[in-house]
Amino acid sequence: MPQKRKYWLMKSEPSAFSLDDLAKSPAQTTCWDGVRNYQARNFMRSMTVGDQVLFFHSNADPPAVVGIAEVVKTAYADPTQFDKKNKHYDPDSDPSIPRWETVDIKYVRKFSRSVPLDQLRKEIRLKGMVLLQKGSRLSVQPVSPLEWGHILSLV
DNA sequence: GCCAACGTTGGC
DNA sequence: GCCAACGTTGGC
Repeated sequence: MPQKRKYWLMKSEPSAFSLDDLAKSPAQTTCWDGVRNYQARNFMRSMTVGDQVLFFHSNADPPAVVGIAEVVKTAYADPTQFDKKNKHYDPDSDPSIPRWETVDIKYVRKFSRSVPLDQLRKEIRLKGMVLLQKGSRLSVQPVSPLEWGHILSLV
């Protein structure tokens, strides 16, 4: 039984990995590794192939939703947790029960006009967005179908 | 660069 | 189980 497509938002600092970087990646696909937050991991675990992702540039000027990606591979063990040289190495993660997971996402498109954070804040329909809640730092978060539709109407 | 908000760690 | 200390995130 095909599952219904779901919507998400993922944050990335463009100085580290931008949407353009994704577009230039082999097969325009990348492994979304390095996530070390349980809530974010759990959201990735619930993703299915075909889920749509808003690509958000954080720590950017301005912070903004810049385009769309999609999930092309469901959650699997994040290899960086076992790599001693990796910044995200986790010595406490047991390879037989990996603690951290990742998904693969693929570039879909870049908006001709990105939607800056302050514009999102002005939209009454988006008041409930996880992204806009005070102190919200989740780097992987759900987006409701209504929020998704409304954001796409802004680009 | 500042700093508020958050998540995690570890002593007790 | 509490909570202070610490490290990180990310807007500004």
